[in-house]
Amino acid sequence: MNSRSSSRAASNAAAFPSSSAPSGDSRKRSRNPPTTNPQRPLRSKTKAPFADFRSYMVEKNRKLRAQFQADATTSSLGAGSGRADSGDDKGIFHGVSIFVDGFTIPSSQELRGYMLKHGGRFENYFSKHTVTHIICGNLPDSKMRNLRAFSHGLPVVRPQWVLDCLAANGLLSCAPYQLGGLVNGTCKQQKLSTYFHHQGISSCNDARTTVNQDVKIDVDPKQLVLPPEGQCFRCDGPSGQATEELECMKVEKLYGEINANPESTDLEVKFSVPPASGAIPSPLSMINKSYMGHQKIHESLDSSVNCIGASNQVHSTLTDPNFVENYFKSSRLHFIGTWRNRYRKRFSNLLTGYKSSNEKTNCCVAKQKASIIHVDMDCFFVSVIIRNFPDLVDKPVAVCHSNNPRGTAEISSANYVARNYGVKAGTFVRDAKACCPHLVILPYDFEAYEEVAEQFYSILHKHCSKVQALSCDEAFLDVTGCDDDPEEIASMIRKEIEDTTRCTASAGIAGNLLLAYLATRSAKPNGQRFIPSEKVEDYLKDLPVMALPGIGYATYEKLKSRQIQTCGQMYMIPKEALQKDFGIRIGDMLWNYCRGIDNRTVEVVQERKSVGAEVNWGIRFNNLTDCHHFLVNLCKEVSLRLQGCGLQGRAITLKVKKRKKGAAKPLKFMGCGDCESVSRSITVPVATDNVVALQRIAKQIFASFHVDVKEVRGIGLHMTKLESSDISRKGHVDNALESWLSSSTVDTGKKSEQITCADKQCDNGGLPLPNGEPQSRCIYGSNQQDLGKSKSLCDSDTGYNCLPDKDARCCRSYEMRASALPRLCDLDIDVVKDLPRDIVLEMDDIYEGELSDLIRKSEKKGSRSSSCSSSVSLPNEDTNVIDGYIASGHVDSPELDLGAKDKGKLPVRESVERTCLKIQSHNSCSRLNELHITSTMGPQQLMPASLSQADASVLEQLPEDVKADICGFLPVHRKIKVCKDVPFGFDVPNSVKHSSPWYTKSYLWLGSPPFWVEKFKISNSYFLNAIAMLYAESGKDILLSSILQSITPLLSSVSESSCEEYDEALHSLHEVISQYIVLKIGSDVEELYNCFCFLKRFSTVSKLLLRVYNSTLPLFQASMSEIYGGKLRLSVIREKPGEE
DNA sequence: ATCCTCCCCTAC
DNA sequence: TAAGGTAGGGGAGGAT
Ligand SMILES: Nc1ccn([C@H]2C[C@H](O)[C@@H](COP(=O)(O)OP(=O)(O)OP(=O)(O)O)O2)c(=O)n1
Ligand SMILES: [Mg+2]
Ligand SMILES: [Mg+2]
Repeated sequence: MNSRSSSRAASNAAAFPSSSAPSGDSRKRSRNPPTTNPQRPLRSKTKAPFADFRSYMVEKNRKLRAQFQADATTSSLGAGSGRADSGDDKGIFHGVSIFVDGFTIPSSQELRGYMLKHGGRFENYFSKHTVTHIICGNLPDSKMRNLRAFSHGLPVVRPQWVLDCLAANGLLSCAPYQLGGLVNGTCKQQKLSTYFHHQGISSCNDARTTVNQDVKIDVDPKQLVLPPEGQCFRCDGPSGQATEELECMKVEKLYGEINANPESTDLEVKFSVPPASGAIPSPLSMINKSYMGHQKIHESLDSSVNCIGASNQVHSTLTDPNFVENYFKSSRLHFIGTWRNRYRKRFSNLLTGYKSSNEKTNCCVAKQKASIIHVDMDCFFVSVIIRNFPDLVDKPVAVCHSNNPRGTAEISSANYVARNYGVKAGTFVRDAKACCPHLVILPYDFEAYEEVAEQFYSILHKHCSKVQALSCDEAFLDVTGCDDDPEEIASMIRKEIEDTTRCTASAGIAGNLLLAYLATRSAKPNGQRFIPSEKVEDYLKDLPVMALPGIGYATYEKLKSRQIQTCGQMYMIPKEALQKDFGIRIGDMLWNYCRGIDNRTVEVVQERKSVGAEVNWGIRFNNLTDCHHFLVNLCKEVSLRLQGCGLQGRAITLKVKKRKKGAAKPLKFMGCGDCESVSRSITVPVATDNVVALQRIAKQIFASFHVDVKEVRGIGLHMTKLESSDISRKGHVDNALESWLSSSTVDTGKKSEQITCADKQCDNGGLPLPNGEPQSRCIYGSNQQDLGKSKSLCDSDTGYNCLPDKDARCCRSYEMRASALPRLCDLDIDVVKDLPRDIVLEMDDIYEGELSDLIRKSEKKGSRSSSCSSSVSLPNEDTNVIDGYIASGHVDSPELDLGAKDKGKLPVRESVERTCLKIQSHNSCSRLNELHITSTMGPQQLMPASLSQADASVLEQLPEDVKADICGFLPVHRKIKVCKDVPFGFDVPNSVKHSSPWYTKSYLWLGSPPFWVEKFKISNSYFLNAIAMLYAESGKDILLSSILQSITPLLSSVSESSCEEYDEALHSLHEVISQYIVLKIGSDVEELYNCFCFLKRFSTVSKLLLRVYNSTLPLFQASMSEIYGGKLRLSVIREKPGEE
């Protein structure tokens, strides 16, 4: 709506200069008429302050719970199989689920840790359904009252309770620790008057000198479509002349606290009434308290013990180490952007059974004309809040974070009175105040929006089974074939919505989605409208093109430049012309829409194609460390979201907004301003939700942008190429498969720990804290406390990084599990039949018995379903490369252990290996195709092109022999470049990093031909000589796997070699392959896998190759684990006695 | 032709 | 002060 609002202006007579429209600060138009009117801030709040945004995030809770459990798993792994608690198997806090409100000592992270260790749960967001105890250090009086009201009787307990329970090693009664007496009657809380005073002053001072001269009322072509028919606008409540006393009482009642401070009396409540008239505190004060006040209040209360010293300003990455989370808590766009996901979960039961319905609907359509209803709540965010202010219904009201008449906070929603003044979503509050000096600003209440949306959809689903959710306040219903009259259905629905929610909705009824949508627009507010097909042409004739969905500011401008402003005008343009100017699809859409044609159908379920998180506000960095810290948090966010919906992705896209050269200060406070944005994606061969993998890749991409971190204004991370996080392997069936597989190997706890260590480094951005820099420069981990905190974060992070929670995956809905398996037709039935019976049964369960049907059929017919054939030449025994991958994220899988103690079981393992491979063949094929593409992008982007980018000073510190090696191989013309001090951005797995920089581990692969070729040529080993020759003959850039594939004829030379030559060959091949792993692990796992398959194949004829295989496999697997969170089904080969 | 990546545009 | 997100559609242009 932002960009659109500018064009709305343009569409009106009062258009602002078009030059300012796509102004640098593109997200926002640049018009900013200042204005005034002393606006007495109202003080208000409708709900418990502590609950604010948190409780609505049911989904997030669930995700976090999953993480928590993963943490718990990790920690119990770390502590052996047992737990810290004595006696009680389930832990001290079994059954306890805490929510930590605000600042506490110990910190919420520590409390989380205690819960984790001792069987309890930790909720990141409050929900009366999941939380058993609210842990709270201290609270101001008013908050306490609200807290009581909304804590649903849950005990609000001081953190000491947790500590004492731990000390007592048992669950103590929380009664003595309950908060209540503690804060009652104290006057410690911040006086609201302070806030009001500020507001009052700024409004009063801000005189009217500059007012109005260019304040224009925009008429929104998307809003005022046509004169509405049959709409009825109702004005509830007393007729606008409410007395101040009344208002005061109301507010007092609502908030249970009224500030008697005389200062507050200068606050204006009644907009149209002069300042003296009223004393209603601003609702904004509640924003201050409930959304951002927490920290301040706690800090002032706990200043004596507060060692963190966090800044009061928690509104940028400069000051808030937890910015991602805090920002999202208050972001309206985040709320509406993530709403759909919560809806999916909340109504998943009702969304099942509806497949993407094209054919189905088409049959219906063929039979009879479709009947579509579009329902949309009227000025949703305002309506919900205004329920508590009945006297404001006929006043101009908007929802906004700020009431500052000079501020750049955005209006989220404005009621229809305010809209008449030109106030609308996206307007800066200062512009809104300029347009409408009496505008009343109300605060957000996300929890209430969530609640009303739920009621809204419950009603819709009650009346109609085909509901497509468009947003939290808007849906399409397909009532085709319903007996009742669509208009009556709409009417009933609207009535029930109003009765239930005390908010009004409008509805449009028509023959397709487009017309229903448009009808709603002209019915608003609180009306409904039916557009019969014979009226369509009339309706569209003069409709501004901007009113059509899909036509926003840019398209509008483009059309305008072609003299097309109404649908009637567009009607005259041939389809071909539109397609030429706007592209095939968009041209087609334009042509159809201006005729009222819309072939879309109501889709109850929509498959998700991407998952991402983005922040473009408050982003300011002073150093790379802070930037990395932010990136890490963003990765955590995305990882959690992926896990929360059971998805993993293979393509990771990083988007960075960078201040444009010469760009002015952003129009919007802490905004991104005029930016150029870059994005780059990397596709990995294995879908992942692993936070470590994400972090590594995100950092790599970020480095490849070579941006000055001080110029960064926005960062986004998105996952695409999504796959279900494959329950067949990781959850349900996987449990059986996995345990069957693991029976042949031993536990890998040790390895997990190793990875844990690596992660800790990673969480610090993989960098040591800058020693030379003043500590204050780096806001994260800059003092003891923070270090401690970040360590505990690390611990818990690794938990969920490495051990995705199986329970969370198992509890996903049935259809998700089903879709996680390959399609039935892609199964190789012969292979399935070879599986252990319990596994087949489990699979059959998921396929609802169809699998056993298929098996029976195949036994009758002897037929096989086809499986994909690989396009790659691969070793025979592994028909499909990717199939070798096991689920990412499974550190606890057996593959990592290279001890291979159960040697006797190897053949069994191999058969299983192959069996599993074929089961996965469907997925694998599609992946294979892409692998070839992605492997071409390979490491070039990630690696320095040559040693020229290596840091000479680091080079200097290399062991002498390594240095000699490198320099010996360097062509003369490159030797100079080595000294160039250019940083690089490739991050090598910690497990392979050890002490030396990465390039000492892959220098053999630098150059063309790679240095190892030269080395092999001059080697004493004939075998190595031959390999070098082979490489030379094969041409440039041949893959190592191709060389290995053709290596057998050369093997004869090995048997004739001396001991020294043999050792040299072994050592050299080990080095070359090790470095190849380092080089390729981030870009071409398939190639590495191929190499190992060939080594494995030829290990039967060459002990040398067997040893090379065994000696390099650990590095490969460890690197796989670290980067992709999983290992390959490759294991060490037992060396049989015998001579080479 | 058909895929890909990197954008831009749109909606709430 | 203030919380400019999220996801889908699609076009341009390059690679195959
Ligand atoms: N730029 C925007 C657009 C919308 N919203 C939020 C506030 C709205 O209340 C809600 C629903 O969006 P609508 O487009 O349905 O707008 P309203 O419901 O507010 O008004 P209308 O009566 O036109 O539907 O989404 C927002 O915060 N910012
Ligand atoms: Mg609405
Ligand atoms: Mg809406």
